[in-house]
This record gives sequence, C-alpha cells and structure tokens, in this order.
Amino acid sequence: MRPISLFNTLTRKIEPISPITPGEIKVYSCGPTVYNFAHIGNLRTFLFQDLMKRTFLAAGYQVRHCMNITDVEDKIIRDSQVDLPSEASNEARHTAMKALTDKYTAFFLEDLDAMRILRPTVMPKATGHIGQMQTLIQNLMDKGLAYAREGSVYYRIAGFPNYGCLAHLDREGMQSGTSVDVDEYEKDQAQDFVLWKAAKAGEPTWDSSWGPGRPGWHIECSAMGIEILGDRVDIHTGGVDLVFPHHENEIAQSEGALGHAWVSTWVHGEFLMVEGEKMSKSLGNFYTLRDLVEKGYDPVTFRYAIQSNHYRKLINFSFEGLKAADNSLKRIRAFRKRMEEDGAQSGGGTWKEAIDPLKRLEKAQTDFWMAMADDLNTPEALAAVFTLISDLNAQDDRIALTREERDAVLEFMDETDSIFAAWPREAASLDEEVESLMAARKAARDTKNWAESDRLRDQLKTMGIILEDRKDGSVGWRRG
RNA sequence: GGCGCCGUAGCCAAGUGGUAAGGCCGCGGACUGCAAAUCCGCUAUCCAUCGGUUCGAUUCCGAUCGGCGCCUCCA
Repeated sequence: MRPISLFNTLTRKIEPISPITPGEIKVYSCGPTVYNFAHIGNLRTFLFQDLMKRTFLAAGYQVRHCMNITDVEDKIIRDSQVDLPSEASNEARHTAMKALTDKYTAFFLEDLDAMRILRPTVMPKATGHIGQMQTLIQNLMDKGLAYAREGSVYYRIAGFPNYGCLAHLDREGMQSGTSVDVDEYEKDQAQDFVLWKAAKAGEPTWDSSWGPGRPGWHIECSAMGIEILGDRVDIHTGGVDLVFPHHENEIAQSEGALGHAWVSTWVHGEFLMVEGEKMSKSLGNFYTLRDLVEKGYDPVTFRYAIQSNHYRKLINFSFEGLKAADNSLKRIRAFRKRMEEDGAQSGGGTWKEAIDPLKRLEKAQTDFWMAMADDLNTPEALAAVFTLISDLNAQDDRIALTREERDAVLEFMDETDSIFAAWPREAASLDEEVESLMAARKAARDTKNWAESDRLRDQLKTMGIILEDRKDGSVGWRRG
C-alpha cells in the first residue's frame, strides 16, 4: 500500500492517512439532494470524491464508501407537493415526494455512470433511516445536548464546547440573528440548529415522540454515517460550502452522541464557477451534464477537464477549457494506441539521444505517485504522464520499443487510467463495414487514385475512425 | 466586523529560499501523394504592485491593488 496524504480541514494541514482498520478506508460523502438534475458544479464534487477513492484503490487499499441520497428536504417538498390539494393525505404526500426523488435519483446514477464515477459501496436514503435519526436525537436529548420546543427539537450548541472546530469559527465571531427563520423563534440561542422539524401544513411527516414532523438536514448524515460506517470514520468529504454549518453540525451531533471523535479527516472540494460566477441551483446559471452532451462534449472529457485541476482550487469552467481537455486526451489516447500496436511508425527529425524506456517509465511512475500521494496533485501527476509520452514517442520514432517495453508502459497507462478513467483499453476489433472501407481505400491507394482514397478516409472519419498511413506501407487507425 | 483563499506565458496549470514542470493554442522545419499521428526547434530575464529579511525570493514577512469564499440548510 502506498501512503497517501490529504489536506484535513480540521487541522488545515496535509496529513498522511492511516485508517482505523489497516488497509481499509471508510469514507462518507455527502451526496445529492435529488429534486433536480445535478449541475456541473455538483458533479465536480462527486468527481473529486471519485478521484480520491480511486487513488486509494490504486494505492492498494480497500475502500468502504458511503454516499447518502437526501430525499427529504425543503426544496424536495416544495417541488413535489405543488400539485397536491391542501387536504391531501400524508400517504399521498409521501408518495408524491418519493416519485420526484426516485426520478432524479435515477438521473443522478446515470450521470455517475456517464462520468465513470464508481458507484459508492452503499447509498442510503434519508427516508430509509428516520428511525435511526430519531434514536440519535433521543440520545442527544438524554445527554442534555438537545431540547424540544413546540414539536421541534434543537441542538444546544452551548453544550458542545468544540462547536466551531471545523470551520474555525468562535462563537463570538459569529454574526447572530441575521437570518433566523421565523418559525424558529423558540430556540434558546440563534445558532442552535434544528434536529427535528415539527409538522407544517402541506408537508409529508413521520410520527415521533415529539409529535409528527420531519428530520433536519444535518442529522441524516450523522445517523446514516454511524449506522453504516460505524463510530470511527476515516474520511468525510463534501463541497467547501458544507464546512459550515453542515459538517460542523454533524460533528456536534455525532461526537455529542458518541462521546468521542467521529471523523479523522475532513476533505473538501472547491467550487466550480461559470464565467466568473458562482453556480448555484437558486441562481439558475447552471449547466447539467446533459447540456454538455447536447453541445457535443463527452462526459469523460468533462471529467478530465475537472481532474486536470487541483481539487482545492477554484475552477472557472469554460468551453475553451473543455476543448483543450479534449485535445490533451487525444494525445494520451493516441499514445496508448501506439503502445498497443507493434512499432512501425514513420518519423523523422534529428536524433537527440537514446533513452532507456524502462528507466523513464520508472521515473514517470515515481513522479506520478509522489504527486498523487501529496494531496492528490493531479496537475503534477499528469505532467509525469505527458513527459513519459513525449520521451517514448521520440524514442519509438527512432528505435521501436520492444513488445515487453510496450506492455510495461501499457500497464502504467492502465494504472493511471484506473484513477483518471479517461484512457481505457478500447475494443481492438473493427466492424465489417469499416474493414471493407479500409480495404477499398487500400485498393485505391495502390492505383494512386488519391481522390477516391481521400473520400474513403473522410467517410471513415465521419464514422469515428481516423486513419494513419505509415512509412512501411501499413495503415494504422484510431478512434476519434 | 471575524475567519480564510487566490493573482505564474495568448489560455489552463504545477512548483521550489538558489534562479520557472506539464498541457492547449500558435509559428517554423522534418516525415507524408495529401493528410493524420509523431519528431526537431521557437514561444515568461520572469512569477499582480511596492517595500523588507537574505549572499540570493516567484517561493519568507509587511503593505497595496485586484478576484473570491464562509460566518445557519448552497456541491
């Protein structure tokens, strides 16, 4: 197992990760609220989580990954209940809510697959764990960390001295009272947050010992995280915006109930901006993955564009950036294809110096892992890959790499692709139509019928097959 | 007001107290029937600005300018 270090929001330092259970990393990720399509800003966060997870897997760890689906929440209720009459039954309200969340959960999973994001080990739904949440809330009440008011239950942050440890806020520094919900006037302190919300007209509810209501947002992650991963979690991830209050509140809830530290390392991914503006569902300036696909971009290109930036840096999304990512990927994939075949490339130029391909490979691998191990420094890791590509292309132009060398390189390409998921092995076979067009073009070339030959080459290009004539007379192809 | 981040070539982007990785684009050349791919060469005397520390700073400190985030439910 290779050691991996990550930036821990709790300590604001890059620290080596040593899991509680040797060899197995337990990761909890805050998942989507399923009331609409995920936008590319959301997807950046899920992409970063996948990158981290794949890095651990490639480094030799087992990863137990839990990602929640938030399927009860203000906006979900708002959007799912609009068509229901005011006298609708609680059952009808639940059914309507489930219809909406099921629909967008399915779309979310499609997005994950399209971007080659590995499915989490477990994807619990909030509505499936109301009982665990209630138990946790009761636990907090028993410890004096929570109190009921008119059917709602609130967390008493005054009882948790560590409150603010993650966001590094002290209670004095917090602005108070600026946006307290009108229906939460009964809290002891403005910063106290709701664990259980008393029923309101027009909302689906669950019964509880405090009366009918629904869970607060933060409690689901504490309850499900503890239930599924246990009372010691190695890594908890999410977008930077969740640092406060969501994760701060999770710590208060989980550690308040458990009586000891819950998460060792908190890791947060930065935001994505579009044209210099913050994306948010409420601003409505968002693109979904489907929007990119409609514009002709491959979700994997988007994946690469995101992952060629460091996860803790703000990205200003642009279509020029996507185009550049697409070109970079072409170079990597062309190189991979070249290594899959036996060397017979044309080339030229002046000879600089012979290199030892295996030595270069070893160096690339070392550099790659040094970068990834250092808080997932993907730009630097990719630089190692590109340097190898340049070196070996140059070498292969003069002295063809041996089959053994090619295979060793391909192994490295597989290893790096197991993290970046953007230059996989492709099916080597071509269908009959392509084969016959290629044969026809060969015949045309043999008679120097260049017009026909070029026409066939163009036709194949529209089919996604790009031909490359080599010096020795053979014809290579690649997908593009 | 409090806490924090960022500013590196046309664009994207690493990085180090000792003199600027990598990618995209562009230009010239080689190779090619033409291409494609690839190769060779060129493209930041300089890392927002101004001071300071230092033998030496892009890298440390301070200030300034500019962009941004969080301080109650937004990834």
